[in-house]
Formats: sequence, C-alpha cells, structure tokens
Amino acid sequence: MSDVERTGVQLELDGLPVLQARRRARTVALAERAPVARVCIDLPPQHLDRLFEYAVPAAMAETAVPGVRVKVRFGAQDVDAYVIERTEDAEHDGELLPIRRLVSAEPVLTPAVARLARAVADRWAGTLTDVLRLAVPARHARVEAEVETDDAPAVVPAAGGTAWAPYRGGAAFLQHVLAGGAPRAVWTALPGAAGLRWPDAIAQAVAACVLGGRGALVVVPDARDIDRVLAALVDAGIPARRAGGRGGAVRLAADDGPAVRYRAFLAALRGQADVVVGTRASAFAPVRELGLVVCWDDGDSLHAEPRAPYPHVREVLALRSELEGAALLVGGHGRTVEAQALVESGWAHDVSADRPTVRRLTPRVLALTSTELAREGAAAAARLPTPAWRTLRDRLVEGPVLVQVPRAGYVPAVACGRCRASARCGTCHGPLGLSRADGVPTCGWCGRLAADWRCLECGGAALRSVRVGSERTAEELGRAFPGVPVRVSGARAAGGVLATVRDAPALVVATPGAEPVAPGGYAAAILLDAAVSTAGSALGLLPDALRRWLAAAALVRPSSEGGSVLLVGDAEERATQALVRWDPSGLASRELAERAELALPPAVRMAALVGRRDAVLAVVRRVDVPGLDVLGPVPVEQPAPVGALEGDVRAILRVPRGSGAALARSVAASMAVRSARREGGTVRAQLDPADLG
DNA sequence: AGCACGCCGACT
DNA sequence: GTCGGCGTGCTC
Repeated sequence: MSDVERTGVQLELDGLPVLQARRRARTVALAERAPVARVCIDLPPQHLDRLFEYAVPAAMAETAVPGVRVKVRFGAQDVDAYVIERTEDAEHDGELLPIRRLVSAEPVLTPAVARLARAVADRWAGTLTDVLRLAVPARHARVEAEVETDDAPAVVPAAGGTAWAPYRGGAAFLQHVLAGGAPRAVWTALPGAAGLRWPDAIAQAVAACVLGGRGALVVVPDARDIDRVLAALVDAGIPARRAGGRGGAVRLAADDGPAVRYRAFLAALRGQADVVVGTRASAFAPVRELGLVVCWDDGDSLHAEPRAPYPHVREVLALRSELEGAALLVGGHGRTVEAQALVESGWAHDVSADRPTVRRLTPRVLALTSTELAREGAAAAARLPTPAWRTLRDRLVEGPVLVQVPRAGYVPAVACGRCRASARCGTCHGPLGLSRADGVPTCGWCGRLAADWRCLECGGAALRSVRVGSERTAEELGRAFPGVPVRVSGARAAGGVLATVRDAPALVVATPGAEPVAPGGYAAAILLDAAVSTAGSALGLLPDALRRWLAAAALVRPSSEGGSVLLVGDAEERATQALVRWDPSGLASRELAERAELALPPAVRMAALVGRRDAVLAVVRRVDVPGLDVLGPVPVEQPAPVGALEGDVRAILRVPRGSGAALARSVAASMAVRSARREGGTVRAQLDPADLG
C-alpha cells in the first residue's frame, strides 16, 4: 500500500451499485509502517464480533498502537473501537477508511488482556465487546492526566511461608511460584492463629511471586475480603502502593467509584503496582508479567458475573493462568465441585492438610440433630435446644460467640397457624413475611401489606413463623442472655456488615458471608436452622451449605482452646457429616461422582437458552455439535429469573465435556445468524448456567 | 446497531 | 401511476 491513499471516486462496476459514493475523495497521508489497524468495534450485535480494518493516518502512526481507544466511522455512525493490532497489509479487499480520532493515547487493553478477553468471549459464547466492557473500566480523563513525582521507596517483599506450613504441597507450591513456574493448586484453607490465616497464606504466596520478579492478582468476593488481604500483604512486606512509588498493591473494586477505580487500573497498567487485589472484574486487570492468579472462595456466587457473557472468576483465572504462564491458586474453606474436578482431572494439585493437622487446627464440631436430641424430650423441638443454650452460656465467659442464621430479617416466612399451609399474598401469591414483631405481614414479591389475611386453604386467620431471621434471633438471644451485648451483622442489618468484633463476651448474630472476624477467634459458633441450608434440589446445594458453615466455623478457636461449633437442625446427612469431619473435598468428590453418573456439569458442558419460545427454538435448531442432547424447552419457573419474562421458555443444550468448546462456538454462530436476520424477541445464551433449577 | 436497498398495498 | 411498509444485506 502506498503512503498516500486516495479514497477515490468509486465507479460503477458491473452489477455493483454505487454504494461507496459517500466515501468522499479525500487525501490522507498514512503511517509509513503498519498502516493498517485491526480494531474491535463497540457494537453489540453478535454477527459484528470480528475485527475490522482501518487505515492509520500518519499523524497517528506512533499513537494508534494496539490497546488504545479510537473513534472510527462504521457504516453511517461514529463508533468507539479498540485497536487490537497493527499490520502491514489489509486482508479486506477494498478501500480502508482512516481512523477518525484517537480517544486517548493510553493503551488500556494490553495484548495479554485482549487475548484473554477473546478466549473468554469464545468460551462463554459471547462477544469480545461484551467482555471488554467488563474488563476495561470507563476512562477518566482527569485521572489519566495526573502526573506523579518519583520519590516513594521501592517495595521489597519479605520471604517466608509460615502460613503454608499446615498444608501438604504448600511449601512446594510457593517454591515453584518463586522460581518463576506456573503450578496450579486447589487449596482447602483451615483456621489458624492471627498471622496464619487464609489472607496471610495468600499474601505469602503473593510475596513469593513478587520476590521472584513477577506480578500477582488476587480476586476475592467482596470489599471486606480485599481489606483483609491488603492488611496481610503489609505484613508480608507489600504495602499499599503509594503515589510515585514502584511496587506495592492496589485495590481494584467496581464500587470504589470511577476515578479511584481508573487510578488503580492505571497503576497496574503502567507497572507502578505489581499486585492487584480486587473483586470480580479485576480478574481482567492488566498486571505486568503476571506470575500468580488467586481466586479466593470460588464457591461464592459473587464470583459469577451477572452480565453477558456471564463468565466465572475461577474459570477466567484458570484460562488466564494458561494463556500467561502464571501460577493458579483456587482456595476456600470449602471445596466446590468445579474445583474438585480440576484436581481429579489431574489439572491442578490438591493442597490441603492431613487429618491430624485438621484436627489440631479446627474447633470441635457437633451436630445437634433431632436424633441426637431425642433424649432431651420436648426441648428438642426448640430452635435453640438446651445443649446449644448450655454451650452458649459456657463459652460466652471465654469470649465472643458467633450465631449464624441462614436468613436475614425478622420472620421472612409465615404459615397458616391452623393448617400449616404457607401464607401467600392474596394478589400475586408471593410469600408473606414479617418485618417486625408488631408488623403486618408483607408480600416478598409485590410488597403489598396483607392486613386482613385469610388462609386460602382453610380460611384460618392466625399466622405462625416458619422461618426465623437474624433480627428476631438477636432479639430472642438478647432476652435469654441479659447483660450480654448482642451485635447483628448482615447486608440488611441496621449496622450493615461488621468487619471485626472485639475479643470480649458478646453474641454476634450474622447471616452467611457477613460474619465479622474476632482477632483472637470466637469461643464458639452456633449454626442455626441447619435444615434450611440444605433444603431444596439446586445443583451444588450441599457443598455450598458446607462452605457457609465452614466459613463461620473457621473463625472459631481450635478445640485445644475449647473452641466448639454446634450445627443445630436436621440438615442433609452427608453435608452434616462432612462438617463434623471437616472434610469438604470428600463431599465435593462424592458430589462430582454423582454428577458424572447423572450427566450433570462439570462432568458435561451445558448451555441454557432463555427467551420467547419460537426465538429459542430457532437458535436451538442451528446448533450442531456431535453428541448434542437438547432438553426442553420448558416454561421458566415463576418468579422468572433475572432477565427472563413471563412466558419465556428455557432450553438446555448438553454435550460431553470434551465438546464444550464446540458447543460454545456453535451457540455463538447460531446467535450471530439470529442477530443478522433480526429474528424477533430476545434470547439469552448462557454457558455453564449456575441456576439449573 | 443503523441504514441502505428492494419488493408489495392504499392514496395525494 | 406513486408513497411507504419492514424483510435482507452490509458496514473495514
């Protein structure tokens, strides 16, 4: 191509209309080297998910580099785009339009992240544009222009891995990371003394990585966990990055606001920070020379991205570790079936403690089921049976006691006092609940008050509680233990989620995931309403219930210090035993075997297609993969899940595990045909759907 | 997505 | 005879 391009008058060719007449003749001097930019256009339709080529004007020869945002003319509109690569020659045979404008000279999309985003789009049958919207934060021009002086001292991490001592393979993992390797580990974390807990273990792994000259990325479920890891990183010699400094860690969370988020993003991009600790979207953070990626508590639903194409942090980081030659650490107190599959396929090492170590570090765990309580007589039926009450009383002398309640609120569900039928809203048939002792029952779906409620089954007018929430529990315990302070922690609690509580006698009532940390460990934990946690038929229900119990139990002192955990209620037997034995991988392994027998994920790969019936059927018909099994479509359950409308159907596509990539490719192709033809309605395609119902 | 072109119904 | 419906096709 010549360095001066004439986008000239297009004459009629045989049979071709004068389509290109609007490309006005204009002379643009082009870049001498690599005058072609291949760009990803920011438009949603699936059939536009490919690169388009534009000419690079000479004025942008040095600035329109891969990764920068540009404006280009696409059809009749000006659209945003990312330069993905620069090449000498165009593949497109036809005139190339010049890039119109450079939005910013900052190459925010690194080649590594661009490759990852492409792989994620392919894996989840989505578009590159959709993934880039998750991966790259909104630009903040003022932050981008901030200049820094270079005066802060460089960061020198400390060597050491004491927090890994309890785990078989832990020291080897760290050694391998330090030496520049890319080991993959699934880790079951245990409780420990201050300085030896999961944030410390992660911090020490990160320190080994940084000491070995590479950057690290830690993704945790929520902001509170970010703070815990950052605090542990300070102890490991990696302080928060200071302006003007080299090295250190930054927090990257969407709810920090655009300026703070973009500043942290730029610090990683520019290599000023070598450690990123963040939530979900930070799985795509542009860490330089990435040596280690960590996914903490991969069973937490916050790791599942709710926006298309619905990627999961664990899987994104697994992909990333392969693409960038980085080590992978997937850890938690529990063990997900998916993580167990990584171990059993031989892809990742199991890093966990042997039985004596587990017994030494964990509290004593007891299950108070109705069989255990049979000899207690009438008191057995109580929500807080006598043995649990005794434990509370005895352990409260030693320090704080944690009470985990599966439900928030006061009385989230009520039933007819006469016939026990669950109380439903007279208008929409949603579930009724109480928010206060003297309150009127309220519908959980439409919010209507049910002042003059009558049972639809028997006409009774009296209500009874069937589920008791954290607020009511706190009230009851306060009465049972007068003089003991009661704290409530939860997203919907008056004081919100508490990060810590003092090492003094107190009753700490928390919903799962909102348990505050007691620096010296809780004296005991009571896990209430165990039956609620394992009721239902959702996939992964048991390992998930165990994960929530273990998260609370892991905050309790070891049995040698009197620490004890009581599970109260008749939960599912295997989950109960797994807690008593503190054996999450055993439960996950059995669950995995069962899934293989029933042809359920992760033994197979699935795609869910949700939308109007004819639209879903059209997409399904074009999917062609060897071994494809089409289930449904069936009407989606009520209330409809997020994004689904009433009357929508869902089809499930199932293929053998090895055909997962082909399934994603075929679904994406069918969705592309759909968008090109503008078939009506909406169809949401989701690979590895979390809620299989 | 947006906009061109192209082929069939009710009207200045 | 035209103006205009929205069904395909294309956009570097």
